[in-house]
Amino acid sequence: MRAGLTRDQVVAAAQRTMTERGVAGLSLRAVAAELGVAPNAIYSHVADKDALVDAVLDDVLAAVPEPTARDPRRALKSIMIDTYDVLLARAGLVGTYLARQGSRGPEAQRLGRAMDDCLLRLGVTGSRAAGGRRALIVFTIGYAAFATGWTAEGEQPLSPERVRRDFLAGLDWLITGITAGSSV
Amino acid sequence: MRAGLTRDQVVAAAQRTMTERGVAGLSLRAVAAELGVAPNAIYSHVADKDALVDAVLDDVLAAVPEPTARDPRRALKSIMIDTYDVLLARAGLVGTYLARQGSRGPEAQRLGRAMDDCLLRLGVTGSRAAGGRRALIVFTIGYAAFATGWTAEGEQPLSPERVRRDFLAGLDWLITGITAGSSV
DNA sequence: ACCTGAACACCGTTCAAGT
DNA sequence: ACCTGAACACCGTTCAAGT
Repeated sequence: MRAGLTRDQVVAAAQRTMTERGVAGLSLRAVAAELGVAPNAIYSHVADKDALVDAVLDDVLAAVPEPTARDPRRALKSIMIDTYDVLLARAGLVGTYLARQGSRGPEAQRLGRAMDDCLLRLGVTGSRAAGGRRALIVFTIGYAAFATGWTAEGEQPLSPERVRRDFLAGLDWLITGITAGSSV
Repeated sequence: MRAGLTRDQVVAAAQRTMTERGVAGLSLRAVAAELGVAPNAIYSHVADKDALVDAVLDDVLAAVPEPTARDPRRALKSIMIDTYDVLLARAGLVGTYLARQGSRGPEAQRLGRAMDDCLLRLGVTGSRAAGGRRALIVFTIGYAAFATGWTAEGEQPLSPERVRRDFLAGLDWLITGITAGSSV
């Protein structure tokens, strides 16, 4: 019997259950059940559970648009801000991005290239560009995690707008630091 | 039969297996086996697996010393740098800190109070202090994650010394930004 | 209060077999 | 190439029972 399953369908179903129930709630058997298929049918489209989770995470990043601003500093900021917003829309997944230290799939590489292009036009190259990109990604994903409900004991929860403003401020500090002393 | 088990012993055994085999490798049954005890004996000292993981993470932070510098800016930096180093020494755990967005146990609260004290002496109070503390923690844990082997595709791995220098630079950018415009 | 034995309801993954 | 049925070796957790 052939169910006509696609890898995309598997990833999409996994993303749905992951967004709803978190990573802990994701099981291959649950995904298979949602697709009306035997548990091990998943293995025809994906190597193992880890690969499926990676595919889901990278797929989410496809929603981050290419920057349109001509000014490289604004373009760089828009990449980070759009990533922040996309991650917030999938709050249940943010922790997993952090645990897996981001994604290294094709979508993540696409965004990495866009960031490098902005940094290059800002006069930042070589190891400084690599370090700067790292800092920006860490900061963006980390802040998205904060925004999804991380409040310390006895501390009143901040509004999403407030956290977003703090994120924007920190982003400016970082970009300023990264580009300080560069030629352009 | 009484095995004379202590909660501390359970947490210590869990920390050992977690450090060696990562979070995925941690199972209550493995911890119990290492202690020579029945699997469900763990439940006499810990509510469930999540509570055990939280206890392990918080326990690691006990190794971060109280800052000794009198200058609050230097004291703040030393807290973050010591945290970074402690996390690096337990590389297998860093991802879990990120996924759980840090720790909220007594040790984490101790460090949070020390950070607030430094920020207060730097003239940073209220929501700016809360936002600044958040940014510093996110950045520190995130960078520790980077240092434990996060290198992008086709990018040559950086030396630990190099990553640490980048971390220190980013830390300075953040602290400068947080304290900019404050009264002291 | 602390621990065991036994069981329940799950997992991810493999393997042979079918089409 | 894609999918199923059945099985293997695990899980976390609960419950009654023992001391």
